[in-house]
Amino acid sequence: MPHALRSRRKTVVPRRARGLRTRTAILRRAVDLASAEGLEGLTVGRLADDLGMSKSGLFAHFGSKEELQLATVETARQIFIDQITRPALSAPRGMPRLWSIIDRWLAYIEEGIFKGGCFFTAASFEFDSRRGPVRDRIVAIMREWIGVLVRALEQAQKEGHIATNIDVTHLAFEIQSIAIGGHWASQLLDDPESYSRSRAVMLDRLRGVATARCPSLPSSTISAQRKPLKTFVHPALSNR
Amino acid sequence: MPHALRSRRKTVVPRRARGLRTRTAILRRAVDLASAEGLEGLTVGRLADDLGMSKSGLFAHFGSKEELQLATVETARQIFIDQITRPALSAPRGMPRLWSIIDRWLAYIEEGIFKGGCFFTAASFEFDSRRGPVRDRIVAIMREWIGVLVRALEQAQKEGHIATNIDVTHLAFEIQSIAIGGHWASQLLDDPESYSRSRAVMLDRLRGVATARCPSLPSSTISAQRKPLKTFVHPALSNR
DNA sequence: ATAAAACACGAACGTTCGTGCTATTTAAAT
DNA sequence: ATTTAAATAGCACGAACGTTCGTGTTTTAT
Repeated sequence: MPHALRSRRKTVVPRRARGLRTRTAILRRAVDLASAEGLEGLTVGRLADDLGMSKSGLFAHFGSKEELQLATVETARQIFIDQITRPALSAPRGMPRLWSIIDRWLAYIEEGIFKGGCFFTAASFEFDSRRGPVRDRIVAIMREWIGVLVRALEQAQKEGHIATNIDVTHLAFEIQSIAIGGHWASQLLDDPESYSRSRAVMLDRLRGVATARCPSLPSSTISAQRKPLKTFVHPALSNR
Repeated sequence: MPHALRSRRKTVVPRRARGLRTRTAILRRAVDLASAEGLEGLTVGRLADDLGMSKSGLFAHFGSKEELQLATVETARQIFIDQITRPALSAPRGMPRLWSIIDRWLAYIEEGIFKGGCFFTAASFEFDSRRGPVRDRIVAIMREWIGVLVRALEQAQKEGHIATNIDVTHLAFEIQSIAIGGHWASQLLDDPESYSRSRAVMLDRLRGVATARCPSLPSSTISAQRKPLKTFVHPALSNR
């Protein structure tokens, strides 16, 4: 019965105050590190060094690397909710609330709360072809997020801010895509215009579907001036 | 002088026919594996086992893991060019050629040429916060790709297929974003509608900017029927 | 004050990774 | 058929990984 004996210790929940404090500190740092180096690149030793504690001491808080990853994902979700989803609820229903969600999302990455851009975008692509509880949790959270977008759009449609012939599923998909695209251009291409471009493109798109009754959207300020993306074209690909 | 002595062997170019054949076989398999498990998850031992040869025998073809990764990236680029960029050049300039590029791109992932979706999308996010030659090469290839899109768009504008007030940089960014979004929904959410949705959204977007002189775009067939994205909403996030 | 529980540490384990060295096989050249 | 270089295999290494264990230290409860 070697298989049955595989000991996957479950999370050790700390009872006392001190343990909980260090656990919180660990996870805060873990989210930051994981957003930059990935949930797998986040090693126990590296994290321990970073916090000036021993590998084993840190490890004891979680019992396994997988539990550490799961706890890190949960922490990132909580930060996301606190910074974006919940505050956006104070905006009036419909387009204002939708824009509040999008705007906060962009701002939260733009200001670099996490070093490596959006935690969940990075995690999505890191785990998109794996199996196990960590991937499952990420998938669930992403469905949750898409759900938030879709329902904000449906409300906006119900309030008469968005034309009725618009497919909100497609629009939610577009918004999410442009957000991910912003991450891509910023993190990979080091494009400083990236997020303002995302913002401008989304605004443009939303204006295109907005009705006359829709409260005014902010003006796309910086994005008015056109700046080309830096590109390079190999001679062999020249499609002139 | 321990640093200076670090021996980064350069690629060993095989002279004989057999060596070249196995090298080609290795790289073909490497691209496939890397698209699913990442360029880092692609280990020398795993790859060797997969091909029924020894670690050292395989390793000797490249001299270092980094060189193996670089060669793998180069192979993927060649496949991309052969399957998408070059054949699309046979389509007439302007919107037809642009759509040919996009359509081939979608088809090439849809049919699953690589197990893990688009090789470069995966590689982009895997290396977006690293340094070194591999990242640099990926960045260069992605700029190359964006360049292809931008210039196809410019041509379409010049041919009078796209309205002159459209910012082609923004539009190229949108197209790339939606493509990445398709990868995301397909690979992470296991959404079978993913790519047909991407196709429909892009078509919609292109119709929106097309002039009267623009040759007709294909009709978005399957996508006409609206299918909602599977989502899940946590009660605490209910923004009713 | 003392016992118990929680917390942290250091050393070590088994494994896997990339890499290097040396021997053997294979195929082309003579 | 013999020689010769390329191609592959075998084996071992050092480092890094997650993980375990025994022990010391701090905090809490009695």
